[in-house]
Parts: sequence; C-alpha cells; structure tokens
Amino acid sequence: MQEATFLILTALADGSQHGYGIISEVADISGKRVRLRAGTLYTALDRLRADGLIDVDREEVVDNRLRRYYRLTPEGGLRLAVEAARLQANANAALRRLNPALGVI
Amino acid sequence: MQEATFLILTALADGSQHGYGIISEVADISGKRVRLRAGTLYTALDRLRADGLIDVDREEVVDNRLRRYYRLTPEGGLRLAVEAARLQANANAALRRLNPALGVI
DNA sequence: TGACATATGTAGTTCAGCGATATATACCGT
DNA sequence: ACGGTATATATCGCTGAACTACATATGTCA
Repeated sequence: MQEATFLILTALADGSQHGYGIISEVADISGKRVRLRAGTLYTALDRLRADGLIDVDREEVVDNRLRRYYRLTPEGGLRLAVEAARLQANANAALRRLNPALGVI
Repeated sequence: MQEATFLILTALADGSQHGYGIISEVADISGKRVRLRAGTLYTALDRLRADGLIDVDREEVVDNRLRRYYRLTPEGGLRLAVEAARLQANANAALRRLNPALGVI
C-alpha cells in the first residue's frame, strides 16, 4: 500500500470525512509534508471503495456544494491496523541497523 | 519511496551485500513477508545507484559465480534515516487514531 | 538426472500517484 | 465589479516502480 493511500485511510480512522476534508486532514497528519492532489485522492477513493476498504457514509449539500462523506469499513480498519504494524516493523528494522546501539532495546 | 526500495536500503544499512544476499536479508528482516523477485531487485539496484544512494563496493567470484557487493553511500544512509522517521510518524498517526486511548501517551 | 539454491540480468505488464485541466460556488479584498 | 483564493468533485495522460515471466549459468544433493 502506497503512502497516499495509507494516509487517506488514516484520515478516516477517527470518523467520516469528505474528499476535500481528507486533503486537509492528510496535510495536517503529515505535518504539511504530504499534499494530496485531487487526481490522487479521487482515484484512490474509487479504488478503495472498489476494494471494500471504505464506503460512502452520506452526502450533504453545504453552500450549494456537494460533500460526499466516506468512512472506513471494518475491513478497512483492519487493513489499516495491519499496514501500520508493518510500517512500524520496517521503521524499527531500519533504525536498529542504522544505529546498532538501539539493537539492545 | 516504495517498501521494496526501503527494505533494500535497510539490508545494506549494517554492511555491504551482494544482490542475492539482499533477497535473503530482506526476507529475513520482513519475517518472510517480502520476497523480492530478481526483476524488482536488479532494476532497483540500478535505480538506486543512478540516484547516488548506493554504490558498488567490490566484486568477488565464489564458485565461479560473480558476486557484486553494494553498500550505502552517506546520502543513502541519510535518506534511509529520513524515510524510517517518516514511516514511524505515519504508523503512530494511524495507531493513535485507531485506538484513541493511545492518544494520551 | 532432475530439482533446487545461488547469482545476475532483461522484457513486458500493471498499478498508483502526479500534474494538468475542467467545472462550479463562496468569500474576501480592492 | 472584478480577481484571487478556498472549497469541492472529477477526468485524462504521463511516469515511476514493482511485478511476472523469461533467460542464462554453476554447484549441490537426492
């Protein structure tokens, strides 16, 4: 799973969000490091929906603009947890090798 | 940076390795989760070399078979550290949101 | 002798993120 | 009144990177 996809799922982990809100939330989560482009986001949302990791929660109209809210499916939450564990393991493996002093921890 | 690339750099973080050795080491690091294919590895090594993140350390012939050893460049080590920190941050962000009880830590 | 491990390499495919572009409304400053 | 910026969704074409499959070659073991 790519970083953009992972961060989209992360943004949805504490409640439903609409597309544009996800862009802001991902920027926030990543400390402005990752700024999702519209193309990345909406194609990813379609893909994640097809994969059953997210679902459309509801649609609202605010200021005459449609907001389509997405939420994690149970499968999506599980998948995010698995991916987070994988990232942690990879990061730890690298840091242990870069700094052998950490190996004893 | 993709997972395969990250794990290749990680495998080189504690000393030089030849291509086939990297495949074994990555399998080891990842708990047999990631099994690099030859195509993935050698194209990645070419790319990483072009990017200045790794370098050819030396070449040996063992049992009439060539072994080309690669090592991290200083830039490659730095890059790996940056990527590891990023993975840690992403994993923590996801885990905090999945389990709000962790948020207070 | 045939399968498997070791060892490097190329070719073609597929997936996903990116930039560019499109459309449309609201808000704010000048 | 007009332009710039933020909000909001969506499509198209490009590219980078991983994957499958294939190719080549030697050594080991059953």
